Amino acid sequence: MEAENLKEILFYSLEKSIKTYRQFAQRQLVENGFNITIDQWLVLKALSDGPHQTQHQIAELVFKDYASVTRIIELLVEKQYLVRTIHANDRRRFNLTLTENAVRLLEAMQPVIEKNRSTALKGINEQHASQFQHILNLIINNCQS
Amino acid sequence: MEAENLKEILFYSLEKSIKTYRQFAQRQLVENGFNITIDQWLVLKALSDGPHQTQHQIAELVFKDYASVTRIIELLVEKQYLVRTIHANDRRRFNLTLTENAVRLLEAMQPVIEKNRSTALKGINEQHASQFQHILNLIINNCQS
DNA sequence: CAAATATAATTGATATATCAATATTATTCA
DNA sequence: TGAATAATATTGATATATCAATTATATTTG
Repeated sequence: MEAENLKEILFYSLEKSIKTYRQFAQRQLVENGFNITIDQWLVLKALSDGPHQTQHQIAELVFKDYASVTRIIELLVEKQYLVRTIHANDRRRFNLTLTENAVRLLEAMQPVIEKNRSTALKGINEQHASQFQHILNLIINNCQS
Repeated sequence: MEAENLKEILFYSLEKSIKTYRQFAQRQLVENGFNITIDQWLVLKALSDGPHQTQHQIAELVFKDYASVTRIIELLVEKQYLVRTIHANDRRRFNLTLTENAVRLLEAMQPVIEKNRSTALKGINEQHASQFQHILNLIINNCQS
């Protein structure tokens, strides 16, 4: 009974924490004048860190559906943060290149992103954080096997 | 540098864990022949636990937008798991009543739901779970203030 | 080489998230 | 009481998640 209740609360809190963090982070972006969603930022950041990835690889990296990545990239092209050109050797693929605009945007956003993380983790030391991390990884592994 | 990286990984894992769990849990429902989403289940469960709630209260309880709850309830009415009638004293509200079908469904689902949680938490003892819970609550509070 | 298979990406349909605007009914208070 | 305000819920628009089907191109293999 007790344990069952604990498990309920655990996933309840897990869901609540990530939602609360996302809402908080998105609100901070808006308040700092950035007109971009967290998910769009994730894709830009992934491309900034590893420029020559396929959309498939990006999707894996950010845990998104391929369809979602396609649509997010469409929006980023519209917003002139990305340029798509056909890949020279493989005509199924695209080269995705960040525009100057995007590079500047990422730089400008970085301090806000870091502040968001610090705020969210206030009062949590490194030892607790790595304990926490460990349990997250256990859950991930348990759900993948 | 080290700490910054840890923070990155932490939210990354947090996002990955809840997504992985949700996908796992939803897949188990499908495999067991239940034609209902996790979110629809959440709303049914909330109503089962507390029958006389407004849609507003349900939304708060399950961390959903009011608009989302409206639409989820529409679907549950279509699927004949809920009946909506106008509230006697307050014509802005609705009474939401679970059908027999829904009661049976919830009962039939319960073992699967509990198994999902146990599987996901395999190898995590109560002490670690409550440590984990504590950190989740810290994050939630940090993002709400 | 040609057919079969695999890979990369898109598209359509449905569900949910979020924000803003709106409609309806209740409550408050001047 | 009547006007202002609050509460309850819906609707529309846009973004994302998920699944299934499709298109186009590459690669493998008989």
